[in-house]
Amino acid sequence: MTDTTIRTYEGETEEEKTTEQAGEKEQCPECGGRLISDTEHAETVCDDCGLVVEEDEIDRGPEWRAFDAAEKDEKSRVGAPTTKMMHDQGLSTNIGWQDKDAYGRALSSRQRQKMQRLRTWNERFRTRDSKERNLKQALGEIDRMASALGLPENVRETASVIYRRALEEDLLPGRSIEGVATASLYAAARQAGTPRSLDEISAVSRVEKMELTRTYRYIIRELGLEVKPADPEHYVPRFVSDLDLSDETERMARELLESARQEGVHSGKSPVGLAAAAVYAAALLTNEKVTQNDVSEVASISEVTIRNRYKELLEASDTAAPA
DNA sequence: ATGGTTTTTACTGCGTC
DNA sequence: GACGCGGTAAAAACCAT
Repeated sequence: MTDTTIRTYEGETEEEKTTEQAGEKEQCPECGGRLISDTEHAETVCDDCGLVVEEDEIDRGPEWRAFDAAEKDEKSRVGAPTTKMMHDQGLSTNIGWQDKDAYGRALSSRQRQKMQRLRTWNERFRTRDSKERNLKQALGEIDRMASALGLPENVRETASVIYRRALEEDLLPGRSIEGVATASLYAAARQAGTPRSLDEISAVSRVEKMELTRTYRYIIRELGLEVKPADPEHYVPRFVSDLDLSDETERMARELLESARQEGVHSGKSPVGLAAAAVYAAALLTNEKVTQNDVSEVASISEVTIRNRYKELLEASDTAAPA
């Protein structure tokens, strides 16, 4: 009995959605009657004349059967998505701060007191040991820095994973939470191909650059993370948009970097400098006005470096593709 | 710790608006 | 005259040994 109630429940929600979305459009081509999706037989049939409109549709219902509520709980695999961005992957209980019940009604004062107590204990339980608390703080920090730098969510996720691993491998003792969190973010950004320079990172972090580089190296080494040397091309789009330059210029800059790579001008030079120079040179070639000073500011690189690099870039592009 | 390389700082001269 | 640009020398920072 319970079997059928559960199944129909699942089915009904499905049906409600489909009829709600498609609404009036879903009419029988024969008689204009209402269409009913029969999940049992994977068909869509007309309510009036019985015409089968669609067959072999995907059954979105569960493939298991449950015979009572407990069993359903056990077999059901749905739930909120887990995320590495929360210290407990988002699996812990959350008690809302508003004193409202599930229907939005205000709670009685007795209930309110009870909920307050529950909140207190839930919070204590959730951040039980030091590692949990540590993680909580670090993830908060990562989140703050990431949004300050305009880094996408996947980078934060990666950073969180790196931090979590560092914590598991007992890499923390002797190092500040801040430092490791910052280093994780730095590594994540580079791995994701949206690198931020050390300067930019340390600008939003409370950690000194020296400590940052030190912990960064340490983390990379201990966790065996593979981080390829930053590709100058990855900086280009950001510089271009910061300077309000055209797509044409961006394409040009990439070409310059490409030919530079072929000529082997790369090695040893700072990728940021190379990127900045490429953008400047490209702007020059496309007759858009940017000063070396402008570029040096958005790239936080000295003008001298830009000058030196962009001469090399132009030479390289001449020999690579004499135009 | 040291030496070699790269980047930065600071300063100068040239041409243009 | 201010500004953008190019060059240079010395200092600082960085990296590998």
